Amino acid sequence: MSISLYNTLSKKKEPFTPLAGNKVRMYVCGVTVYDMSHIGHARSLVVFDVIARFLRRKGYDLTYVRNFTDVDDKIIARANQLGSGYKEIAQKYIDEFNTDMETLKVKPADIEPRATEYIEQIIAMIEKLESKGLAYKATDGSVYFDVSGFREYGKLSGRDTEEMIAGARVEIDENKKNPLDFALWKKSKEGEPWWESPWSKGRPGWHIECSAMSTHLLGPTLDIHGGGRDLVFPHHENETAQSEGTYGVPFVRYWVHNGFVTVSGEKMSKSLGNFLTIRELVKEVHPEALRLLLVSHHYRSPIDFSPDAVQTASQGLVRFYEMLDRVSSTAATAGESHIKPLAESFEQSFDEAMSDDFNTALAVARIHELTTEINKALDESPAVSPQDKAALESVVSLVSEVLGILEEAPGEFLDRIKRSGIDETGLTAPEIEALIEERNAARKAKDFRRADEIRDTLKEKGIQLKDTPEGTLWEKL
RNA sequence: GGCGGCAUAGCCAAGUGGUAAGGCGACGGUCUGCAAAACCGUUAUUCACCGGUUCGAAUCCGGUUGCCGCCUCCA
Repeated sequence: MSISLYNTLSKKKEPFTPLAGNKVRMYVCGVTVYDMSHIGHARSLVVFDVIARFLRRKGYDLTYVRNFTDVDDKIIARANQLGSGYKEIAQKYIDEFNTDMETLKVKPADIEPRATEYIEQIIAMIEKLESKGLAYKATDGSVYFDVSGFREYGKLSGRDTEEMIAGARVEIDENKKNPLDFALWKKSKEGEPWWESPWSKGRPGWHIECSAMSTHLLGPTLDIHGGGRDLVFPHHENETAQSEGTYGVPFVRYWVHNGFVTVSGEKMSKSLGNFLTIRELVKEVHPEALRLLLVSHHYRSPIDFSPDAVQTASQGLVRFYEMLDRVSSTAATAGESHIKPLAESFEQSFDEAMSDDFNTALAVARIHELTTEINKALDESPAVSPQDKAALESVVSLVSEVLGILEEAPGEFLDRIKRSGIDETGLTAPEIEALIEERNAARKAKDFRRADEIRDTLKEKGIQLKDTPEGTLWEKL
């Protein structure tokens, strides 16, 4: 099944064909490291992580580059505020970012360049733009991109330069020839980090680092360039202008942008106090539940993050693991394979869903369908053949490889889930086990009043009992 | 003001021309001493509204209303 994907540039779904055979060059805008990463970052990172995983699974030879912006106004402001150096701040938050990515099982990109490591390439690119007449030095020593020299400016975000100038919201800066021009090189102020350049002691503008690093590492034309929707304008528009201005060839074949995350219906912001960091979130929510929540929506749709949504995702994850546990805890016996055909047709439909513009929401629905089908098959006949087990293992490896969920051993996962939060009940596991024993004794003696009393008491404290052929199980609600 | 997006059941959510996936919740049933879990069934004749194109529209076109994003740093 070949892949089709939605291209922001054409506003259409297009068949995916990389520039050079099997090789895919993908660049995604990473984070500016001045604070802890939040749920919005998590979404973008997970979306492109899944895209990268899927491309590899499909056999593409992928080179994935994701940058760190490690020098900019916000980092400098943060450093000044904390009385430390900008380098220390950047390094601290890169470390925190990496910790979060590990927790969320977001795989590292192949190359994770930092802006400050590519000052040389950035300067070289600005010089090329200057020599082509697309950049000019302002009186203060900063360098700006001359938007009037790039005819196609606005093609990605669908904007008309005339109208933008007419719109009063563009800032007026006397250093600029044209209000739309943007900084390629910023002369540094007193106390700010700086590098030597032909123009002034200064630092790179925000947009140029991505153009310089992506084209230096991947070549002048990228197959996929990704990022959050908010980056379309001005960041990606400016990157296009810089890169195409420099190299004269199309910069990006497929522009991919993920939708935003709101929190209980509101935009996340520090002033609203609804700023959810990944670090805080994973204290309450299993990382796989978080991933499941994110991939249960199409990557271009907005997601409203709420306690209810988290709850639903967690339940879904438990449902999958319980089905897997049913199979893995059954000893294989030779005989008819009734799970294998279900697993095989699942793999087909999962691939179809993912190949259609990375439709993870549909792919997740397929997992639900498979779960229902396998549960049903097991209700009809509990026997599991070695072929069934192997087929289901193949499903699990497909799903975990692409979506990054179902990577744990089902038994262990369920154990951990059912023990988590036990402290809130005021009971210990041995106390619960003792009560279960007492209840089972009462049941045996047909003293159902006492048995139900014990069950109700436990339920009040948040412990749910399940009587199964293998004995009584309990879990924290 | 400009540009763009979205509007599908109680809730979440797929679906870009062929007759409404999936999940959660609710209700009824099977199982169970009773529950829980699992399974079965029911829960949108209809996709914000009004027109149009078409044999056929949630899907395409025009208009209306509502919500959101971007236009300044932003995943």
